[in-house]
Amino acid sequence: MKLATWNVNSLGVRLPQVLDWLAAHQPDVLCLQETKLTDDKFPHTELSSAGYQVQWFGQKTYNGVALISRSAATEIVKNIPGLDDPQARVIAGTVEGVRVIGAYIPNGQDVESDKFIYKLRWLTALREWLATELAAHPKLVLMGDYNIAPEDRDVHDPVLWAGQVLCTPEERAHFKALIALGLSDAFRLFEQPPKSWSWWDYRNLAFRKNQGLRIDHILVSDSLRAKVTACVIDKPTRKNERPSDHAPVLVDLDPG
DNA sequence: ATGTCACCTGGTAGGTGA
Repeated sequence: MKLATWNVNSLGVRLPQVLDWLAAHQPDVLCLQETKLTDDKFPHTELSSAGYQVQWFGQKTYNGVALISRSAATEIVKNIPGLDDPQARVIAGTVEGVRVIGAYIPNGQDVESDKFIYKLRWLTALREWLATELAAHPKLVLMGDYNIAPEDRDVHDPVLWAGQVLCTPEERAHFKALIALGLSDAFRLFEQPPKSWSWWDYRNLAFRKNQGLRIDHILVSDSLRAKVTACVIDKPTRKNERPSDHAPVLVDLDPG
């Protein structure tokens, strides 16, 4: 079973690339973030014609998530139950017995910003909900744009980024707290090339200079950990014409 | 430090968010 996550930075712009990518990689599940489409504008017909089931949850201009799967997803949940959140950031469903949660964790903008407070509160709510989800669904995958670089090795210039949003101790503590629920960062289950990033700023020729951060992650529950056979960042997709600023991340699960 | 992109409102740019 192949699962993937991709922050597409506007599905309206990136739909042709998503369709090409689905055809090329044939994932069983693809979670999208930053679709930036209201639900009435979601291109479900095109994705359905590509042979995929799709669940979506969006809003105008910002955020928006989707769960694309070969077989139908059940027990759909949109956003974190109990959290009063006007922003469309989570979509969850059960696919072939695996609980899949796609999340677009808030960026936080700046440590001095109200958006940073929102991010930290949001992460607390996510963790509390995850605890109940894990109890109900031992086979669980949490993937998406976390907007957190977990360690210095996930940052092209840790000195420049020290204490900045995406890299603060508070955010990293939240990431570790998610891990402590019984999850593993699938990417770190394997040997990986150094300087592996999932996001490169559009500005400053960052991709050309490979100045990026690893902020898109796939966390797998303890029950799935031993079944993970590979986890890679699809860097070539970031070289597309008119690319998203994020590359997809993929994980392979041994069936059975 | 700041060489971009996508979206909005309401324009023949400017603001916001990432």
